[in-house]
Amino acid sequence: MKKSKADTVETRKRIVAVASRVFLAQGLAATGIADIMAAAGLTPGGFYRHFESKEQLIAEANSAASAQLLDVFAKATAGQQPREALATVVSLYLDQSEQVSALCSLASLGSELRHADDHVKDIAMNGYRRMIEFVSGLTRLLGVPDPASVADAIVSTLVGAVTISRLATDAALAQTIRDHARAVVGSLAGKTPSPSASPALSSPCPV
Amino acid sequence: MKKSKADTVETRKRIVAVASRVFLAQGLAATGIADIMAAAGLTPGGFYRHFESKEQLIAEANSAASAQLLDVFAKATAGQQPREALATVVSLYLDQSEQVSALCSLASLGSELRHADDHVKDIAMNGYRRMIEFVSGLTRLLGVPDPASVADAIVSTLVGAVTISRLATDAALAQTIRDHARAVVGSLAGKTPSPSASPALSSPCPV
DNA sequence: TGTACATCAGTGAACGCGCGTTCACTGATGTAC
DNA sequence: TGTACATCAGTGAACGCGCGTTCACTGATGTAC
Repeated sequence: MKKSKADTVETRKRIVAVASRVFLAQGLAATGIADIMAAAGLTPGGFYRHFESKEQLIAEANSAASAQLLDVFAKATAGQQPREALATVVSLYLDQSEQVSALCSLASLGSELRHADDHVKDIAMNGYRRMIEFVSGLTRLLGVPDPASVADAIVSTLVGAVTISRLATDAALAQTIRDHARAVVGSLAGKTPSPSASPALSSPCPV
Repeated sequence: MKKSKADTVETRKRIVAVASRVFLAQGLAATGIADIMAAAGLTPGGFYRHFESKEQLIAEANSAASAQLLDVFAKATAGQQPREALATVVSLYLDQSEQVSALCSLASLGSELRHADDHVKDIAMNGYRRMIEFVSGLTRLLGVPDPASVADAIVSTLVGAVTISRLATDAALAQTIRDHARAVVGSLAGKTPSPSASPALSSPCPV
């Protein structure tokens, strides 16, 4: 039952798409080749017609996920001013519905990727680099001093907050962690200059 | 070859100590019972004289790690003023030598813990709670407005920065990510009021 | 205090299971003539 | 255009291996008398 060349290309894409969703949702070790193939409507044996190993699929799945994440950011912020765009990105990422953060390898697979091979780590860090380019583009436009540091810190905060909040069995606590991340990231960007970030602006001038 | 009661207690503690080190260093799934028992100088079979399951050991190992982490923080900051104490905690955590961050379940096992059972997650979040109590104690003393939000954000930033920087195969990039986290966390605490956090303090008063 | 016995920490082999990977096979596709 | 053949995507069973767990056994400890 050989398939046409178009079908073959289509099948490969489907496997990668399914894998990037399932790997990020369930973890790398916990997800079997058979799971992914079944989710793609196939049997395990066919996997090796498309990929050399599970590790290769992990690499491609991560690559696809980060491309999708950046695509969501780009489309959602199209035409927005920097301040609004940053708020959009932060809200999308911290949204409890997980539709967007489910695409982020760093938050979904962070500690597992640490033990992956260098190629996979490089792919994950390439996704990080693109995220930083996007965010630092905004912090630069906002005129924040040291926009590179702030961009790195914003992404670290988002990744950390989502990673931690996912461990909370108490949904309210999870929401609080995300809300606090949103508030402080907003103040870092000099949003509505919040008291915690620039107290001098919200109190009488001390000079 | 039954051992004395004191020996039995000692052995159990040794297994937990070894497990908390090895689990956090290598990951939960990647670490076998036999690995841990061997590292403790024992054979696999004896494990079940002390624990009901691997899951139970994971729970105790995480509990022990967070207790150790908080102990390091408490001892290192003893007698320090809040500002200095916060800087100490941040530096210890972000220190590239990993001696301290190796004790943090959130950074070392974050994405894996997400798929652990609720009991293990609760233990991890209990460690988080203690970390937050420690840090928010400092932000409160520092007079930072909304100290609870800032404490949550600081810990999210630290956890995120360490998680991400560990994926970098380029050591310089890893250091940069940690440095940026340190700088921005410092500004959040109103340290030397940095331009990015409170621009009004470093420029002529606008009023 | 001494003796006989029960307990149980630790051993090391074995069991079961799941998972990554391989393989012989099928049959539709694509190609050579 | 039609025919014969090679290709190869996909199947489904099997293989190997590692890992969590079990188990019969050992022999030092602790206890009952």
